[in-house]
Amino acid sequence: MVERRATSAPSVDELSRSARTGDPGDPSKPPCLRVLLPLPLSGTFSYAVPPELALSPGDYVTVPLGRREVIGLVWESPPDEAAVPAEKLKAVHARLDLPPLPQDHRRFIDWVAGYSLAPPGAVLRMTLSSPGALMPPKPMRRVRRADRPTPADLKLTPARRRTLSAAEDGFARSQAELARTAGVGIGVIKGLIATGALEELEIVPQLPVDAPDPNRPGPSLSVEQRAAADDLMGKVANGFSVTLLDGVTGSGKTEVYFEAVAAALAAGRQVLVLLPEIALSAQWLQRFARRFGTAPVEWHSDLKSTERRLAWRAVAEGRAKVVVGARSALFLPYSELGLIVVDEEHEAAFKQEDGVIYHARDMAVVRARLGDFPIVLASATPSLESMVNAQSGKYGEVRLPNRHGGAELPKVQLIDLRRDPPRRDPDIGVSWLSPPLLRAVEETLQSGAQALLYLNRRGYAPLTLCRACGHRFECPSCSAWLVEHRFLGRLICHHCGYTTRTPEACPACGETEALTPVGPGVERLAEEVTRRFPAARLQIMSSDSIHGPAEASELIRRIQAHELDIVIGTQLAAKGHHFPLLTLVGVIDADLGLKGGDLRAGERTYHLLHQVAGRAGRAERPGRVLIQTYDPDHPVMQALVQGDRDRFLALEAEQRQAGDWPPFGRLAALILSAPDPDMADQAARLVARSAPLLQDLRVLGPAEAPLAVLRGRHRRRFLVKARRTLPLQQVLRRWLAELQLPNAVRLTVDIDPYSFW
DNA sequence: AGCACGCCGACT
DNA sequence: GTCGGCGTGCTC
Repeated sequence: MVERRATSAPSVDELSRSARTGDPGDPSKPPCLRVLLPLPLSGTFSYAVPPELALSPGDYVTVPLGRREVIGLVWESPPDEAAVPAEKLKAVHARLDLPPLPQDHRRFIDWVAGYSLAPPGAVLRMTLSSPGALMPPKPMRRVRRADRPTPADLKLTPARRRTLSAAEDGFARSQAELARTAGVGIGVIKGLIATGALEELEIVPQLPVDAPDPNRPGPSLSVEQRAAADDLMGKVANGFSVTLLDGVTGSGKTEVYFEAVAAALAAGRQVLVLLPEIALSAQWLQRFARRFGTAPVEWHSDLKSTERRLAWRAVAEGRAKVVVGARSALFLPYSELGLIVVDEEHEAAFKQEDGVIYHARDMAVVRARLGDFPIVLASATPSLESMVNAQSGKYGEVRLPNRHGGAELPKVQLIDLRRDPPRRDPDIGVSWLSPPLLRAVEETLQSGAQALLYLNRRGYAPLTLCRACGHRFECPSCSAWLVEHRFLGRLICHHCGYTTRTPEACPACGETEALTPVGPGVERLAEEVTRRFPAARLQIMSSDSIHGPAEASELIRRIQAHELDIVIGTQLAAKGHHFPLLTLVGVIDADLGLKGGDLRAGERTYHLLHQVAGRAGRAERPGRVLIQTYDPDHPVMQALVQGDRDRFLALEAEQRQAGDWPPFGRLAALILSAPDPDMADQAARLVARSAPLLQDLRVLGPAEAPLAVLRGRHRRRFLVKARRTLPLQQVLRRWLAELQLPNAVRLTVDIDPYSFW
């Protein structure tokens, strides 16, 4: 998303200065103001204000645009406002009956736009994310027995008698429903309304939100938890602050930050809790309900449109006191936001990768600063960014170093695959489980406990190859292999979703017996486990086997009820759930995430493996974690064995600092894409040639990324590395504004990139 | 992002 | 001869 106009980002001061709109200087001209439209246009549009409308920044209005009508927001005028020719000027239609968007939120939109190099309208679109919610809600029409006595002259036919007795209870129903229960036609109902025996009323649908009760007695906290909670509560209603809540798995982080939530609620403010994957948070919701006596308002991508609309309005009207949501919940129009909690703050899922590209954790910190309220970042394995900020004193820090109830941390051991490779067995075929891991699974099953085998690879095999001619199945529109999903009988591209039936014969040479799977996926691992442990009850846990919160909680229930002995899972299985009988975690391929030159590969692998290790042995039973690796000396593996997170992060930080990588230096990715490779190369040369020559800036590339073709578009990538002191966005805007790229070429800017495709 | 205008292929 | 494909350009 790139602005082609060379505008410099407005500073916060400029924005707050120009709050008044209109054109008071010249009485001959109609007053006009600026409106920000939720479209990817580069700036605001001017509209005339009809005399009967009194409008201020933040008001929702409908305006004509071309031949359609759109909703926009009255915006502060930019200081360099260029006059729009009077003949182009159209008038605002109407003001919508909604609470105005607060000024801190407007500044937030401008700030995010300036930072991410997205048009402000594209950011506004994320706030107006529920189209239907903005227009006046359509009232539902209902009928019920009239309050006054039945008119004496009413002709009581049998149908009318049945209708009135069905309505005797006084409840309001739809006409159709009443007609059905009374067994009459809709005409009878209308007739009774006309006589006055039934009355009509209109009900405006609203999200039923109970206020969470901050004064309910919370769970009893340990001395350590109490101190942490008091610390956080002290920050509420005390202006802006960032606090890293660094608590080991099982230390009761959630209960601790709930106390800060309670304090914000008691102060009459709204609270936002951001979670990386709302779909799997049934346990979180239960804990919330236990503490506050009611459910929070949920916000995530698979809400139905009615649910969205009602939730949006409840947030805007300040009736929703606590919102729990995925990253997009950050842009909801809170009327009185007073606290944000980002749970699992290290999660990469907070990074939005398309449309407006942003990191929800980082933008949440900005939201808190502009709104002048506290934010809490919680994690058992904080990101390097947050650790560095805590150590430098920029963020406050609250630590919970002990597991609640004194449960033991599981013992982590490495299996060196060079010494103990899986053995090929004539009855089993190819194997992925080394002898020590096999023994451990066997012992675990014999003791009546459960095992989790972790492999972060969906499907049966990541590559299918023809032994006869060497043909490899590749996606027709991405440079990626097709992954076999044997259960579905299909080959699937995990990048664009392309899918095709798994063929019987090689499409290149026609050979029928030569197609060979290469490498393991969870399905193939399940096949081996079934052959080796035929009596064990086994289930795969991946996004292919679980299609929503309901299926997820059902699977969790089955594990907890010991209806399963072995779970084979992708990273979906790594997330925090308590499984009292799960005592063994086996990591099949610990080196998988370390390949590819990703800046955060080490950190991410550490987070994931630490998290999945935390599934083992949470109750009285001691847990055991076995990690299969070809590189046991790798710092990530050593950190896991020694349980020395801080030393690992310190080492990572040292390396990043030496290379001026984030968070010490700044990074942006420029991604060019074009329908054919020549055009992509040509555009890349143009971008490279116009790159600014600056002391504190290095441009790396263009590189043909591993995914050189994605969804049929050929991609080239630059990495732009800058010193922290360099105004990176400003430099990028100037650079890219001058480019004359062909229309078919798309240029995307990703500030602080996390994915390195 | 919509929506219209505009210029080249297979249909009644 | 028209319906319709989506490339291009504009919206205060």
